[in-house]
Amino acid sequence: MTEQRRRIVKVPDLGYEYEDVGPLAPSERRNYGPRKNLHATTTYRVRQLILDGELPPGQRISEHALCERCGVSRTPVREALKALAIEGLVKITPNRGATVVTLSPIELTETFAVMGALEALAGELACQNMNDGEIDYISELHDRMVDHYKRREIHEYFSVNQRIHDAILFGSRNDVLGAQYRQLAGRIRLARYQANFSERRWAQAIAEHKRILAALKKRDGKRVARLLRAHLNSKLISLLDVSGCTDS
Amino acid sequence: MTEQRRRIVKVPDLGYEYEDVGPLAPSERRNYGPRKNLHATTTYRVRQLILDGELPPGQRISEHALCERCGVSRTPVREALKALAIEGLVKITPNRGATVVTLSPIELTETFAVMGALEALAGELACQNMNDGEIDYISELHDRMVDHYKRREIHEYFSVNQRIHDAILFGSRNDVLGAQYRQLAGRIRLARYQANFSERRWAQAIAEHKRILAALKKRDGKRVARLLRAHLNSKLISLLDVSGCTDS
DNA sequence: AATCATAAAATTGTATACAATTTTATTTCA
DNA sequence: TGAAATAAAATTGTATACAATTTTATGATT
Repeated sequence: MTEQRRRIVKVPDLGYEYEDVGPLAPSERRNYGPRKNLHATTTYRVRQLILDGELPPGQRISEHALCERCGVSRTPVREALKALAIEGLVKITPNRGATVVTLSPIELTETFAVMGALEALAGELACQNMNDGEIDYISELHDRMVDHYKRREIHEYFSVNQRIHDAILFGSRNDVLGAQYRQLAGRIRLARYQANFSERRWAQAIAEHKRILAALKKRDGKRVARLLRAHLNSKLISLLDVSGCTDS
Repeated sequence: MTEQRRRIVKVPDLGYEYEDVGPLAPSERRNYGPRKNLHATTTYRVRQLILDGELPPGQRISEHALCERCGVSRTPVREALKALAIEGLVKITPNRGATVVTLSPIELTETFAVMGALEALAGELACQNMNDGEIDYISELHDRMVDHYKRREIHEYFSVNQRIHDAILFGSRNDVLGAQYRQLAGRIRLARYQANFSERRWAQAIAEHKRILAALKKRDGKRVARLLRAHLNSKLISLLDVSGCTDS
């Protein structure tokens, strides 16, 4: 590698000089085109890859591999990784790249404590701000969730469960709260793949949800707050035990 | 602009061809050197610029101007802006650049509600987890803060006040909580520059702090939580009134 | 063969070229 | 003159070149 190196040279008022090559063959064309906000798209896609478990916790993320997978250059990929690092889904070590975050039991416990406070606030505010239609809607969702529980349809159960929590969050009429909550919720979803599943825990979650709904109908904000906090706490306990978890 | 364009051409197994220019003059040297994590440094510096009010809320941030100011290229600047956007200090509009966030009264109110929940949790946990030395230390800080109040040394007052809140946060022994809190605290500091200052509010803040300290000494977690929440609330009220604010 | 030193490859960090947009300046026509 | 059309400039978005590191592979020495 001792041969003469070659460089671009800057020419005043003319920009830069290159070898003249005429029109490019299609295979040499760069990947330009109408703007589609690649970095946002990429951030979204990588987030999904992580939350769906395709990139499991602890996994190293090679920029190059992600570029291939998403069909974009390194620039948007790097911006996406940086964004996800702030969100707490990815950990970046200088000069050594990015890995999917693994939450230690301590971090998991800490996160749940914060989540508890946020969800309690959401419940309290929701009791004040939701209209009757919203409560009816949540009640409906609850019934459907119980049906899925009875039929042991776990995937559908999870889905409806999340919609209930989303509805409470929406009912709180506080977007900042929603954003903070969802951020932490993403991190917790990471842990789900480490945990198992238990019939007993599932039944417990259903019982807790029943109490929460009842308090919600009475618009007893303080009680909803307390129950939600307890609900999260029992979820944490089941996550920390190897025995397993159900509720989201 | 109809003249023939010139390009780089790719040569198999050889990389790229450039005009051969020999060694570069010093003025043409690129700004390379030992690694110092420019993007992290830049993020930090821009954050400070915003929090110190040098880039006021609503101000448009030109990438080019920031590059000049920080002496780096656009890459780290863009990464910094993206990171600050996630943090909520900056708002990025596609193809139209970044501006410093301005919090509307609604957003401010929402943020304070979340802050209240977080700080209440911090107080509660701190009562459980702090050792006696830490409480003594906070007590000391409190006395110093009161001194600054009596001498009307507002800058020093602010500084000590923040250290008290930091000590409580540390006492909670929950890093996730600390991170979330500080993130929101940054956004609130933005609003400070819109608000004024009132003697009455200052006195009120001191009185509230006195009660908080007393409850802290008794390790009455629930009461500390309630007082901190109320403290934040009265701060919000003073922020929303044009009349002004003091406490941080 | 095991260990250390060295070289090559892979990977990350930064700068800058070119593309696409938006903003500003200029010209044209009523 | 003023509004619309057009061109130029400025700004943002993406890709890629080169620099600096880290990781892996290779070779020398014992």
